Amino acid sequence: MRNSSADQLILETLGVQKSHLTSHQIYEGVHLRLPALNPSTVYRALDRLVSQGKVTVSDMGLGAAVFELAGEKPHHHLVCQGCGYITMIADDQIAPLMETLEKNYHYKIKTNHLVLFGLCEQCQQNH
Amino acid sequence: MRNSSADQLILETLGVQKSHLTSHQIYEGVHLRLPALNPSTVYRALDRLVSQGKVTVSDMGLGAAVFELAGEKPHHHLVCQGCGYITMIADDQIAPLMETLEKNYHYKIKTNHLVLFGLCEQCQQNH
DNA sequence: AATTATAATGCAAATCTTTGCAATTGCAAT
DNA sequence: ATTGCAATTGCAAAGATTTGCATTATAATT
Ligand SMILES: [Zn+2]
Ligand SMILES: [Zn+2]
Ligand SMILES: [Zn+2]
Ligand SMILES: [Zn+2]
Repeated sequence: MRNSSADQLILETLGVQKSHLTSHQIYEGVHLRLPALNPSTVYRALDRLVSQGKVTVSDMGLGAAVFELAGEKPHHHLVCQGCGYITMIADDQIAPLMETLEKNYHYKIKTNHLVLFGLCEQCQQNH
Repeated sequence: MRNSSADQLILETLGVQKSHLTSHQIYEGVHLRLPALNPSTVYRALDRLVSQGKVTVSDMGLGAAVFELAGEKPHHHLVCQGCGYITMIADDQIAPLMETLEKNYHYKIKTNHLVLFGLCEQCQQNH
């Protein structure tokens, strides 16, 4: 592993936008700043960053995976399948389960960006 | 929604193999039995089945999403990022958390096939 | 500074997936 | 049985992503 300019650009793009971006959105973002950068380089850099734990990747029901900067504190989400609204869940709501599973299965869990799908209060009423 | 032969074929393929299959593996499977079936039809049918809740789709770290028949009882998995081994987690290990979240966030959670990544006991020791 | 080893990148081809549109099919209502 | 509607499908084109291989860039070593 070495200092890669693609990695750096991607991390900056994710840091500025501070949101969940698809690989294609990320490619567009870095392409603005460095038009010569090849798509495959961006895709490979994303893979790298995810496996290094610097970036999270999740399916949030948008048809494509989304990437996000892995902050110091993990966080999680509820995604409403009715209206698409995304709710943030603090890690202390999830951490106890993870610890229980780690103990029961002798596992070290790395997942730090859980996404759960369902229906928000409003969308439950609207059937 | 109507009786679709593509849907039927896919459900049967998933039922026979009883495992996590990528969309491409599913396409290959149904293609054996109905070679004329178009790839786009298979992809669209899979979308349909997932949104109907008959099939689950998850990222299990294989580079492509995997599909599985949604059984009566939900189940979940731990996936080891070291050796790739997949452990099954019974729903009663997960259900309490879901219920807590449902109460706290006034949500009806639909996610029924959770996949958590980490390191198994052996792979933790192998650093 | 020169050498070496390895990681990162570009490029083109292959592969996979999505999309728009027209044709077909299944289903319900006459 | 016929009709009409809407869901499903096929087809071709566009788009997105992966892959193999040659080239370049980085960082450590001599
Ligand atoms: Zn997030
Ligand atoms: Zn909602
Ligand atoms: Zn499963
Ligand atoms: Zn392992």
